[in-house]
Amino acid sequence: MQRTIKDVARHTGLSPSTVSRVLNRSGYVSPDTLRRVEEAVVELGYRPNWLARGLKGKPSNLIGLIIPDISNTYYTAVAQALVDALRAKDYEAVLCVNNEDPRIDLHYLQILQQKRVDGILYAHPSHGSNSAFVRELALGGLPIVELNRQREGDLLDSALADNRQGAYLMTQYLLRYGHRRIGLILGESDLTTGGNRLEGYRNALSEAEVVGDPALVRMGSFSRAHGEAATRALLALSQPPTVIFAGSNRILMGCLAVLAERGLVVPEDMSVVAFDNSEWLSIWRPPITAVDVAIDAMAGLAVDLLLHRIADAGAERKPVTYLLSTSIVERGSVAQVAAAPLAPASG
Amino acid sequence: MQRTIKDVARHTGLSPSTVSRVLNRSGYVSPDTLRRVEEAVVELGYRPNWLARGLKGKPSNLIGLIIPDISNTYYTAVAQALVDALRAKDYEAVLCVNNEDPRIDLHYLQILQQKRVDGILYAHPSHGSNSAFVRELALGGLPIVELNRQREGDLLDSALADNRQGAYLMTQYLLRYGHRRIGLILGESDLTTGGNRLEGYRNALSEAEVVGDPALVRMGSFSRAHGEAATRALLALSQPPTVIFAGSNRILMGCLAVLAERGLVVPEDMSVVAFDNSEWLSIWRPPITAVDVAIDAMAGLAVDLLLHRIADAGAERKPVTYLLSTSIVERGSVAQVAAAPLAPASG
DNA sequence: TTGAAAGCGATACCAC
DNA sequence: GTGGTATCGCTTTCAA
Repeated sequence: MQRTIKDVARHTGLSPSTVSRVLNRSGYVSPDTLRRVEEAVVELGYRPNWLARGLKGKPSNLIGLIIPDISNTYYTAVAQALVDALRAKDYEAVLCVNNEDPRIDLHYLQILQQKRVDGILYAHPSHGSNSAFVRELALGGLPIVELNRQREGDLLDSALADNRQGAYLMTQYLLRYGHRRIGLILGESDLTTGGNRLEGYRNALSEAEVVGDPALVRMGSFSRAHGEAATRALLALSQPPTVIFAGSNRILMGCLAVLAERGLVVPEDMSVVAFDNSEWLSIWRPPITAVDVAIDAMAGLAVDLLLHRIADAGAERKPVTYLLSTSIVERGSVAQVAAAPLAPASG
Repeated sequence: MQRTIKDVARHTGLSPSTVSRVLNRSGYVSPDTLRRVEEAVVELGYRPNWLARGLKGKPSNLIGLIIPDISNTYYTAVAQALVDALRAKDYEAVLCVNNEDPRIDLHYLQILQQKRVDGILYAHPSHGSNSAFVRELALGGLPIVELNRQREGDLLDSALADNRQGAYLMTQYLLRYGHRRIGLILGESDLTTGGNRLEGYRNALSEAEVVGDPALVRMGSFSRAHGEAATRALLALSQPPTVIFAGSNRILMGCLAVLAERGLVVPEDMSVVAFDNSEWLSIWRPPITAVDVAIDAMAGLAVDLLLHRIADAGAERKPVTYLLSTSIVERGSVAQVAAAPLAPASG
């Protein structure tokens, strides 16, 4: 069995209370006692039982991390950054992958509550909603920070990419390259990652006084399958777009697969850009221009927000939303097309 | 605050013991009592405190998952499969990413011990070794299953890909296509994923009575950087290989990047194959032929092994090693080269 | 500066 | 069938 605080107490001839005081650096302890306890700890290989500690209302230093999909390189990068940020603060993550399924999501929310995690980093599933339970948890005092997708902005802190800005910037960029018919493939419009990107796209178009063609916008899901279907649909238009803006790396995969299948060459036959940056985009031929989200910054902020909430548990604070600015990583997948430039071309 | 078993007891006019009995379905309880308790549980929104339960020696239903790198699509797929397999058995994973750093690895091992996880799924870092501590934990009764990489086969159960067979099959396949100079890029040779793949390669060559050229084998690390460096080295040989066998998806990225940079076309100028299958390999142009590891099966077995160990805690059992057979996913990245076939070509 | 004792939430043994 | 009661490992008053 594991050593307990009693073993250490016996070994040093002290009481459990004193040992505890040393371990927690709380209260007065004589230098000699301190030394003796520390020696005994090493000698016995004692390691405190976190469960018992947690029972006394101490934090578990466990954070629930709920993400929709871990085979998606975007969430993978998010998870990596979060785990690193958490470790730096001596927290660990309980990994919960809801597979975009609200029932699995609910299951995990309940489990995390039972496991007494100190807080939850939450990217909700794309459809269905456990809003009621999430709010109940939050109101019950469990800090929850929304990640990447926002639904309870009135109640919870959030750390999100500025999707509107990202799509806006990219659309402007494409306009500068002469593109006027910009195909946009996105996922669910009721997700902030769907709705806000659509807004950004529309804003850029209308600012440039380009009339948007509804047929060029294909909402669906952030999946490879939708990327394929939507690309086929765009190609089948009597007036196809000159560029396809893929709304996620999954969608991009579907898009590229269909273009390859049709023997279309990027960017000569069709320009392609994407939301979300991934390692393989840079070695693709041609390398794919993409909207880059500052994932590390997002993770850092999300963790900070959460730990602050945990620290001043009781305090009433207005929910905060951090919007992380995005940038365009320019590569070689956009061709200049013949059209009167709206503004001096930037490159 | 959270509801406790006492709240439920008070609410029903029963004792905590009885409520506990209902909750655990242990001992005799009258139908009426059962109903009353269940109603109260729902009404009060009571949810058992796992910490307190764990303190009484009950399992935490938490499994530590230590993997070296979560931005690698291979480990991502492994993690996904494991989390799904665990959830099916009502376990959750504490995600620990050691970034191939033995010190972070040790930190996590200690944390997991403190957090009283029921077991650990362990892919050790590529260098350095916490062997002593791992063995101490295992001997102390904490079930640990080695995953993907094996180092303590004499003591721990393991679930691994049959790396020897995978490399062997792929090398045979390349030989059938007439290749005689097969460049092999691998990571650390003291990893099972390095050493065993090398063996498989060599076995296939010697069986075919092809004399291996040591200059064609580049051991290093399973990183993109090594993939790049090794590819450059191979291309610089006075007699370069006709095919490059990339020992992981990371290495493959480096390899493809260098080939692109040199303007070499796959497979006309250079054939390319890889160990580890990834989604993007299938949409690459040309799609890349690869050794596929049955990751879902591996995850399932690893979880089974671990849960069995947990179930019959005390029982002495010989350590078991599961070797998962691999297969070749044939795509379009290998060209036939002029050489006397060793056997009838298969495709 | 240290120790005794209560208690966190749940379980399990033993009476009743 | 059900209710006390001790207990798990640790923290935390409160006395000494």
